[in-house]
Amino acid sequence: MHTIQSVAEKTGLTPDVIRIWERRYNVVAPERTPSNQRLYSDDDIERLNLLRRVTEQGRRISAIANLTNEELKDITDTLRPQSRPLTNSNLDVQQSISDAIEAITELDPIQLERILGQAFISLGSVGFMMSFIAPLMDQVGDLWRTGAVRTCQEHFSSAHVRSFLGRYMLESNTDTKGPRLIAATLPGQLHELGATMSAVVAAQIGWNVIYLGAAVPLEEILFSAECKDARAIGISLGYPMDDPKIPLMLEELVQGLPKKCQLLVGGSSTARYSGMLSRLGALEITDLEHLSQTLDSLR
Amino acid sequence: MHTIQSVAEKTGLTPDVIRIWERRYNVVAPERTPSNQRLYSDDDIERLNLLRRVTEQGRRISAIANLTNEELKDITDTLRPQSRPLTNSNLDVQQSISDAIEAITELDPIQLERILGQAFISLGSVGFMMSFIAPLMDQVGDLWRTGAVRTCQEHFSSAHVRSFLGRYMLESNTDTKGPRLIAATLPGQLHELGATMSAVVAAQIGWNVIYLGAAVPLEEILFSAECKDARAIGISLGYPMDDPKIPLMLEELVQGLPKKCQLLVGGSSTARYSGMLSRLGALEITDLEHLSQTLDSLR
DNA sequence: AAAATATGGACGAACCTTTGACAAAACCGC
DNA sequence: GCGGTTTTGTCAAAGGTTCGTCCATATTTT
Repeated sequence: MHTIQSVAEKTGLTPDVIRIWERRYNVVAPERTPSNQRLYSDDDIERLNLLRRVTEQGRRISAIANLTNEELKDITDTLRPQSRPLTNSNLDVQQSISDAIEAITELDPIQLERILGQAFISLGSVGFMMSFIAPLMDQVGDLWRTGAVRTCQEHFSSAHVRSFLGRYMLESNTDTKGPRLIAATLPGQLHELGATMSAVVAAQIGWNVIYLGAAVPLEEILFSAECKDARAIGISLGYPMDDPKIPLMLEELVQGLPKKCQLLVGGSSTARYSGMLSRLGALEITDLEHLSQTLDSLR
Repeated sequence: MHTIQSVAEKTGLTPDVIRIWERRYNVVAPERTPSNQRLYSDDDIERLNLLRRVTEQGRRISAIANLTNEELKDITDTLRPQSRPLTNSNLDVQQSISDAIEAITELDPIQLERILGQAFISLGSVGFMMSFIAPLMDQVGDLWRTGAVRTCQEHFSSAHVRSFLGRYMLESNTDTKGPRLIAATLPGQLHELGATMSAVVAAQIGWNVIYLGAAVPLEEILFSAECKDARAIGISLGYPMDDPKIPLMLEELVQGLPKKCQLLVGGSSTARYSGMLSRLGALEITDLEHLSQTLDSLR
């Protein structure tokens, strides 16, 4: 049994709203303590959560207050797939990025989580990664190189953002029948955020993503592509940018490529291999939108 | 048998609170000396610790005082979907681990996700990590060393499990007021799964975890501990086990430790530094259950 | 003697409840 | 599009409850 306060925290509603919904629409009927304080059951919490979700989708509380939990679930399910520019809310992206950087320098995981969650909701997954995560991590990287951000702060932000994205990678990677993409970074490349973002985008548009993480040996990338009959391999190139082995590795990758498997290369240091990539028949990915289009044309 | 003062230290409650909880809610019934002073058993301490955790999660003591220890444990496991008719029953852990290994060799993310999710639900978060993830990753590591599992399969499993756990790390790390733990691995140590599991456990029992990820330079670990006023630093030691720098790094860590900050070291290769750790005043963590107890006694 | 402990009482901060009012947003008839 | 109406979240006031803390006093341990 939960008090109204803890129910508020678990549902994201305010105690005021919970009470007024009960008073006006009888959405729940919590028990009472001998002294008349409300005590909510787990079922009540689930119902309130459902009601919040449906109201957030634009329905009025008065119109849905007397629906059963089952009917509410149906509504959330049917409206879910319609991807959302829904609240083109007035979120100030640059401000949010600054806030995130502050949370990072403060090493404050709770604050950072709050900011990421908010940005994700108002920008949608692709917009979130393109116009929030990518610039955020670029700025953190720059600040780190100039010494304004310490190594531990940079590590902290990567770890947190990676976990944040990982959640959506797993949740959206559910299509067994979609074409396969292998996502990884090359040996020596430890920053896997670019690869993670690609994986999320690909999974969201129906690809079956096999995510291998950072620093995967070439023959391992090629082996997985071959035995899983991958349609594409996505490689993210970041720092260090000047590794002399990169051209050799790219060449080796292309030579070992299974039939019908396309090599995609993206990331901040892709530009300097531009010529070589097109010569090899690999595709240079400029951003996540471009990735999304390219994948669509490959499937 | 323990006096009220030592129980207070072991539970983080004040003697006043312990007495008033007994007076008002009969939460424990300690024995008495002939002269009427309270004598607490280990069971009493465990119960008081559980009660503290649950009250810190926002429930009122009056609402939970008459629950059994089992019920309290269920509540503490915030991430476990309530009700556990499945517990221990129809899940063959060893079989599930084998299934997971098969999904890993098949590089099948969807199947792997399904198996992990199922095990998580039936085992609860701590049981899941202790009796499922830990042995699973041990077995994968062994198979990799003997060549039965390829590098790409090992990478794939780490990446997937890391994302899976990362989700719960973020979701349960919500307590701003809890004591702080810095979780990381040392330079040269790239396997961060142990650190991630520690972070999840600590967050679940009300600590405020700052997760820095793998391969964090010593001065960065110390800096974060200092500026966030951490109560403890958790270091996970795994492969490579024979790195000669490890003793030096541990020593340097202890010397730079802020006041009131305890160094905790866990992981598969901890045993060989056992003597040195106790000499330095660091604590050796044998498993996640032990970690949970140690953190309780440190707060 | 000094430090801990026991008991019961008292207090204040935080929290909860009900009622009513109000402004912004959404809706509707035109 | 535009006024009038309804819906809806928020706030305030006034009074009750919960719970940790503190105090006074007596007893025990060190």
